[in-house]
Amino acid sequence: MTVSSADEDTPLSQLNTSPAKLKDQHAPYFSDNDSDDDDDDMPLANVSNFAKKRNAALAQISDDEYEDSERSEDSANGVKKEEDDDYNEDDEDVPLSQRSTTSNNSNSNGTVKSETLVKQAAKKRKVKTENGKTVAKTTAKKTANGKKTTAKKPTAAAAAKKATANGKTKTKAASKKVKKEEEEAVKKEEEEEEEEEATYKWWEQNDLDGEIKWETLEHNGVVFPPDYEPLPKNVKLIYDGKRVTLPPEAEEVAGFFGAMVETDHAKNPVFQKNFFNDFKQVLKESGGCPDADITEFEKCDFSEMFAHFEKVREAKKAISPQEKKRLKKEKDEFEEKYKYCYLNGRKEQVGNFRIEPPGLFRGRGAHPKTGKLKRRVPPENVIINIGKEAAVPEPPAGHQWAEVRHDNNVAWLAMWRENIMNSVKYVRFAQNSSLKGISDFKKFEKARELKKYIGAIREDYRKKLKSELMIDRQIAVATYLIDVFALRAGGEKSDEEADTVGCCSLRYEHIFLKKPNKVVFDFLGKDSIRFYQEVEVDKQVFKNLRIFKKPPKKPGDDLFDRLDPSILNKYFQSYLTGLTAKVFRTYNASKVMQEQLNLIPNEGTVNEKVVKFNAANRAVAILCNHQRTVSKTHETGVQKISEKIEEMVVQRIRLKRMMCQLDDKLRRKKAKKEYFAELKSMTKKQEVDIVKRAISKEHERIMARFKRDQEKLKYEKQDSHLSKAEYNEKLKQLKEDHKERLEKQKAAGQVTLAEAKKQEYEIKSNLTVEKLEQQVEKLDQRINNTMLQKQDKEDNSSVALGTSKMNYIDPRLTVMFSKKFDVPIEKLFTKTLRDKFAWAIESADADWEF
DNA sequence: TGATAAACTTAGGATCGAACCT
DNA sequence: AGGTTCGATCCTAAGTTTATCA
Repeated sequence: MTVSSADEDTPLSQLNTSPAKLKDQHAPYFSDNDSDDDDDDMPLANVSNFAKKRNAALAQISDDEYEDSERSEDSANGVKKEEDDDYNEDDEDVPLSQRSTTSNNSNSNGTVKSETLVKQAAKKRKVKTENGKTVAKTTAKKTANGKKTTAKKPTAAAAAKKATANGKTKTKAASKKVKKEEEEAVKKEEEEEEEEEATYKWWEQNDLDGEIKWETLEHNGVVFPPDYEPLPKNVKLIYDGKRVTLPPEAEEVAGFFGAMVETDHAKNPVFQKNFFNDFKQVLKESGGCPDADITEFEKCDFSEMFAHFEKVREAKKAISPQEKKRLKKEKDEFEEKYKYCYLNGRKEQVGNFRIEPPGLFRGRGAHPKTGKLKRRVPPENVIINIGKEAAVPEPPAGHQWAEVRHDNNVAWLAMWRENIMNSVKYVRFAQNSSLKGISDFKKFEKARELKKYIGAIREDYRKKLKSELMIDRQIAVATYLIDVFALRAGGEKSDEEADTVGCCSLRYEHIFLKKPNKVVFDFLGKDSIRFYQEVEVDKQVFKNLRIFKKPPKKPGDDLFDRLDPSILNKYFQSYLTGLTAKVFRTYNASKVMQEQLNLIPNEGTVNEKVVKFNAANRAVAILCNHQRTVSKTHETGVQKISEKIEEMVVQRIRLKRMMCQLDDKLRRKKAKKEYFAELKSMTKKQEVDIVKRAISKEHERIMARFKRDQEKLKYEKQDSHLSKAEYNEKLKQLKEDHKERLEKQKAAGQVTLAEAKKQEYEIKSNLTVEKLEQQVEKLDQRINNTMLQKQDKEDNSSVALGTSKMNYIDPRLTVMFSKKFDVPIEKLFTKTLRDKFAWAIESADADWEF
């Protein structure tokens, strides 16, 4: 994180403190010792020199300028004027008069690229200045890292084969164990047979570049959702108290809503309005309702429909396991041909081969179009992309494809346009496909390349923070935010979408400034996930943010009024081709992961190591603001664990008391002071309450089981079930027992502390202090584990680890961890992820570094 | 060359199904 | 064995970036 330049106004430490702060509050695995391992041997001397020079020239005005801006904060100056005042005073290279009228006066260091930037910015708001900046052309050095290690690795299938062979030669003398291993190997091999056939180790190829995506492509098209089946006659929409019949087209739409009346969506007025408008439209298109003129949403009663769908759901659940299995098999067989395709002759998986079924659009957050009808997609709207030589899949009988295309520059098999946002949906290759793998690999290699430039980028933006050009300051601050807080680029959105923002689209109201350098971010990001952070930022960043918020800017206005992602990305490309805002997220995520993993000691059980790995993963997820809504069951789940811990603690206390009872000198031993301290940690009442609660829980379990067993016996018409009288008698008895036990505890709770101390336990004759000690030790272990479990649950309640594991953390880091720490990769990657990241699993070893 | 469309990645929630716990 | 819990997978929305076109 450290930037190597020394700048008196804004010391290095500033840049360091904020991320460190952020880290501290969230994750235990960040080190304070933020050692600098950034690569600073930048090939960008020109940039730096120029920036340095200009900065030196401007150094003394920049503070004044800040003061000016503070003083004139509530002045009635127009924005343009104000900014001219701020930035255009002292420029030895380009006179003010010229700057405000021409954009084409480059100095000796200027390049075309920077002019383009300025021009682009001018589009967003008139800004007429000149920006000189030299771009050092940097060749993307391709890292051949992966290849180095791959060759020596046998494939999984080959390994299995080898194991089999070994097994065979040894069988003679062999133990059952070997035989079993052999069987497993064979089985494994069989399982992987298909895979073997499909496995193409693209990562062992040299040439991954090239704009063409495939040479030949064969596939079987797409699967359409089943046609609509009208509801049974006894299920109707009730309108204004009357059961009405709808044309099937309209009934289907009503049914979509009817199925979700109990959800939050259905209670959302926007959703209701959008649904109802589209419903009325479909009703009109399909001939209207003969029984009533349906005009008011409030008069619609979907309860019959809802009940019907509930029933269907129950029925589905109730299907016998065998039947379920059969249906599943049937489905799989039907889908088999769609699931796979042939890319350059090799079998590869298709991802989403199903055309999305019609339904009500479930937009996230406050989406203006939520609830609108997402219409059924006819084959006539579907474009097929397939190899020239391949057989074109047949459209459903009586239908046509919209078009059949042979475009090998793209990586989709079919596409259609949806009617909500009028955007395009694609059928693509699966995550484990070579094309996806290649682009993943390239993504992470690009992020690793950024390592080499990040030092210079940071150095530059720290200087640019004081630039006399508004656009440069905005670029600098935006880059800072993207780099340090992992913000997304933040493209412009239409008002037909939810109002969410990223860096470039941040508005006045999304940040609050607190002197001297605190910033509170509060806005909705992608998927309307709230980004809330109170952080300290670089002083100059703070000053600039103040300037960006200066009147006449007001709520609703863009903070970065000169910026959009394309301007920013063009700037990034001047360092490294292909460098865009999102690369910073990948880079910082993987960097953090690497650092976190480096802090983990190689000790403890596999499970303990997995827990630590997850903690590192969590640090990354927090950096990326990956959240999930806390589940409804979370609170009770935590409560349950807490109770379990309490109960174990009480048990431990009692064991220790027994020890004292066996040997009453024990308690007074100095060395044991701490050991017995917890005997006083609870009041008698607390202890008794916990025990009573445990008793009650146990009682509930017993009762439930008894009742269930009886029900079952009765249902199976077994004679053994109790008669009504017997049943009640037994029930009564159970209740009595429970009551009695509670009473006993109550009595115990009423004794004074002094009395309690004297209270004696019944101790079995063979029980010794040593045995008790062992029990306590075991209990300690269990309590510890449970507490860890609880902590983990709490920490993860609102953090989603999956997204970063899937998209941001270089999988080779995970593989490195797996190998270095002897943690089976299965503990870290699910089956899906192992397939997706097969390239990483085979190419990284224990000392791989991001 | 700038606006827009297309193409591709990233994202959280719903649903499914296996493991776990009585 | 049955219910519950939890992780994995499915689904598709929502971003970013690149390509295209007037």
